Amino acid sequence: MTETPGFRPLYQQVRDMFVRRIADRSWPPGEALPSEQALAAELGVSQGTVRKALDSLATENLVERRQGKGTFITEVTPARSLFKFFRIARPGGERLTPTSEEAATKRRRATRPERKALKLAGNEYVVEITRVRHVDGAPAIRETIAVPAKRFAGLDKRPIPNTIYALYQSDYGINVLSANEELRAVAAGPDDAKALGVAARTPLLEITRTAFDIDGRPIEWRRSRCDTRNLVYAVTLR
Amino acid sequence: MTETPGFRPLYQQVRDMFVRRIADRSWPPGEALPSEQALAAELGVSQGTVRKALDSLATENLVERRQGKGTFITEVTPARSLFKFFRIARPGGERLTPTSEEAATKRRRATRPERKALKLAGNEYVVEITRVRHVDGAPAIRETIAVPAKRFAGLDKRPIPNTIYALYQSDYGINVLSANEELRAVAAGPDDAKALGVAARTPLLEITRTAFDIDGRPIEWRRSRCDTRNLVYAVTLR
DNA sequence: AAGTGGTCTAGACCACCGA
DNA sequence: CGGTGGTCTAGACCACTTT
Repeated sequence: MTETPGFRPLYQQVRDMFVRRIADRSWPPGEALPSEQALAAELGVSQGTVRKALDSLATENLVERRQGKGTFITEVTPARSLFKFFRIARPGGERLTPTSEEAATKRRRATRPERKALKLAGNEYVVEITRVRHVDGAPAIRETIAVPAKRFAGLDKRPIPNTIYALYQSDYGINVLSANEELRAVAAGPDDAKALGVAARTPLLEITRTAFDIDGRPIEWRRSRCDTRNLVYAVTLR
Repeated sequence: MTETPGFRPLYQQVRDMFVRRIADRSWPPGEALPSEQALAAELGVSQGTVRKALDSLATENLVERRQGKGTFITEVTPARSLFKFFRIARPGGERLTPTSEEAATKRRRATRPERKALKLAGNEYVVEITRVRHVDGAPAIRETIAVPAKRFAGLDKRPIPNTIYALYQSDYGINVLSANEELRAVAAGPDDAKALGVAARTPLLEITRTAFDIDGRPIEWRRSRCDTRNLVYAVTLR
């Protein structure tokens, strides 16, 4: 076997196998994995190879390692899911906890940008969630969320919690792992002005997000408009 | 020796030593490091320990590893320094290469936000660079850059290239490794409107950046205002 | 004390690069 | 071909957690 083309390191093959088990929930969130030794024995590789695979999963936040205890499938707790993707902060960097109120849900056909972002066919349905989020008791963010109706059956007839990604995981078995956001400055329209309590034409920060699951499939499209007179969107570049 | 308090893994001590050598330029940018075997022999540790240290430097982009060739101190090339921190893109994600024109430099006392961000005393000087950056031939970004004058002697009497971080490295020995950015939406003032060719009060995306060197010291404060009618600021969240 | 992940070592072999 | 980093193994010991 001198063939080089299809070469793939052992630890990556092991890694792929673990990802599959997590994705199909044979290892459900919060569960402790077998020990490295046990996994190594099961797969017939060395402990070091299992470790390399688990380390790479840990850097992606798919698992958590706790010395002396074991390795655990990452669970989406409300606090974590909030801070992982919520980039709004006070100028200077202080973290914020928004509240969510007035959420309204609806089932309707996808719009064009939603079809494109969510890779939906022409006449498919989405569940739309609209809400205003408050910071320090004042309205600050107005957002519209759209998810494919076929993967979120009944979501339109259910109360919406503040941290919606925990709901995706607990009730629909969907893990939001990554997201792309595009930011631009726009002028507040009449509806924005009323919802956020600002003058019409006030500059707002518009954030358009597409969120992806463990398999890289688009799960959610979201557009938020933020009053950034007292808030900022904070980014760390490395 | 049952003491646990001052425990620090060997590979991290090795890593720290390498960082020091890079920071004080005993290993200048672009240079190939000794091989892992040679470093291991020099330090009296195993090759695996050296490897772990180098791997961690590689994930921070302090060094680059090239299989079959060696490990090299990362050099700030114009293209790289541009794309590492330049987050403006076309809607949909396509990368952009801006040009920079009309750069003007000035030496003056630091303003209050600059003193705070750059940790300067009350009456210290900065070099200010103002310029308008173009995309597709049209003005798109107006920015003001301030750096501590004492670390950038003569910068105010020198032409400013498009990719300024390559200049920081080559002429001042300063590596910009990370940066914080805060974004908000603002209304274009008269100067913005004129420089960018937009109507007054047009919503602009304002980006305030503080950049840091290898030792975590603030190196640069920068404020950019972008016309986002045809552009976006793109972020990937993991 | 027992079990987990974390560190460290030593050595073998593989893939990649350039002469 | 020789030298580099990349992978894989096997085993020892350390630090952390729970029993």
